[in-house]
Amino acid sequence: MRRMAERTPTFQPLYQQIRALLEQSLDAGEWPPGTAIPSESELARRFGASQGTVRKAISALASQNLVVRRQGKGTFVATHTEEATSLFRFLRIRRNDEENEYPGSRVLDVRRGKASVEVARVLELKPGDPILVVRRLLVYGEEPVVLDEITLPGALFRGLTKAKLDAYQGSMYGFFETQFGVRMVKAREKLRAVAADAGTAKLLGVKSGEPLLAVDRITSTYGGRPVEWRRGLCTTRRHHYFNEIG
Amino acid sequence: MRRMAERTPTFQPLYQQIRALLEQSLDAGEWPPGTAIPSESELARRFGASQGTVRKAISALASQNLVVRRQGKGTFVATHTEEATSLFRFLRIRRNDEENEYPGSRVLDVRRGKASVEVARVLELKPGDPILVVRRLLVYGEEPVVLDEITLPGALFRGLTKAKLDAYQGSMYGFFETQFGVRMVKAREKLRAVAADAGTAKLLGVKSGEPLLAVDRITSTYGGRPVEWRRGLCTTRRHHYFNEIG
DNA sequence: CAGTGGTCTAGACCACATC
DNA sequence: ATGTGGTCTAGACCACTGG
Repeated sequence: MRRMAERTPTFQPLYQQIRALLEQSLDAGEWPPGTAIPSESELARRFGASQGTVRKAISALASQNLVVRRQGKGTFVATHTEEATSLFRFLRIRRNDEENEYPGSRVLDVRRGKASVEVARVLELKPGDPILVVRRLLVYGEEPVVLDEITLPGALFRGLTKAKLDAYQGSMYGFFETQFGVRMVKAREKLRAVAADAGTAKLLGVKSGEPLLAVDRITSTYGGRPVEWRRGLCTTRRHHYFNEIG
Repeated sequence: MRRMAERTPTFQPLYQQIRALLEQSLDAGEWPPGTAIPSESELARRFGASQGTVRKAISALASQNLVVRRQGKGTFVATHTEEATSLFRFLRIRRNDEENEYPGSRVLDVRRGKASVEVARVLELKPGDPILVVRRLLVYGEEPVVLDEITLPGALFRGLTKAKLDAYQGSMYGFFETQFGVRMVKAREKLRAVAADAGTAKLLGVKSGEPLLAVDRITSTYGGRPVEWRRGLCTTRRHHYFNEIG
């Protein structure tokens, strides 16, 4: 690891290069989610840089929520299976009375299919590539609140079945991470208000035509590669979508 | 500026103390939005700390979007009157065709009133304190898309009139910042889907009962003090609310 | 106690903007 | 040429964790 040639138009500081290399290692699964990465001093030796430079690279990863630093213990690969805090990062629907309640997930069905032109564009596949479509309800207390339709590239989630989803305890992203080694890292969402169709209304226990929050999400893994397309329909009688602009 | 007594239970690192002092200076208007704050080396002298420590304090302010660093030029107090990038930070409604189009603002009316118990709670006032309520339309192209009802503490916005709002060129937060010295720094939003009532439907050019996106926002200035309560009703036929989860 | 990340310092040099 | 922020280093010491 040496500094880039001087005066190159594509100059990248050393700590950014190290950050990118570390992200590649995370992507390759060199250190699984939840485990510790090597200490700063060891990485400094490995990359031939000072500890301060490695620290800056790791800090960048931490601010991307790819790793979590814990003083006295080490730096750990972020995971969806712990971190109550990080769970609410991707779960934006809350009860109006502010309660920090985790919903349950009730899988309706898992279908296999082929990517339409639109799905292929979103998930960066070829039309006709195999896909999976999961439909599930998010249930707060006893109340169904969100109907999700989740489209996944078949190649990454080979062997996913409703039975396995039902058996897993924890969030769906925790399931993807532990069972398929696919870690969700970033998401872009578009929200709209729509009227409930008859089928959705019945599943959510609302009247047909009632306003629902439609949440379109494209979720990416390391390197910004899209690996999930999700459409959620949410009744907002006793719940809402929360966002913070910092 | 000296290090805190050792082993205090409320230990705060030096750079955090400096960060807090700088934020107080920003709050006090010592350096107005858009202007440069003193250089790192000068602040280091002023606080009796090393340049590296001051740099860390300023970096923290930059990641809060309170200041903007520009290599070779200096560090500038963030402002809503420039920064095309930062404008979209608080403006989440976009056209479906992704265009980066700024909407126009058409003020309907400005009313004076007294804080209800609910308004007082949200804006941390006493019930009965003077408030202002601005209603305005956001217009994309020729199309009205959002109806905003904006509640403000009267004490901070003395002298605000519809005429002055109409006269100002630029965003409303730019107006608040330049005319009243109130800079919006953070916002918490709750989104729901609701049915359009007759009056709203007419203003937005939709049918009564049509689903609308309801955006509730509480906006804060430095130190987290709430200074705006806003309720937006948005038609999402050709627009959507955008969010990124990083 | 040893090992981890966290803070703070001092200094050298680079990249960028302006004059 | 000068001044700004940005990078990188080396070293000392602090705070926290766990054996």
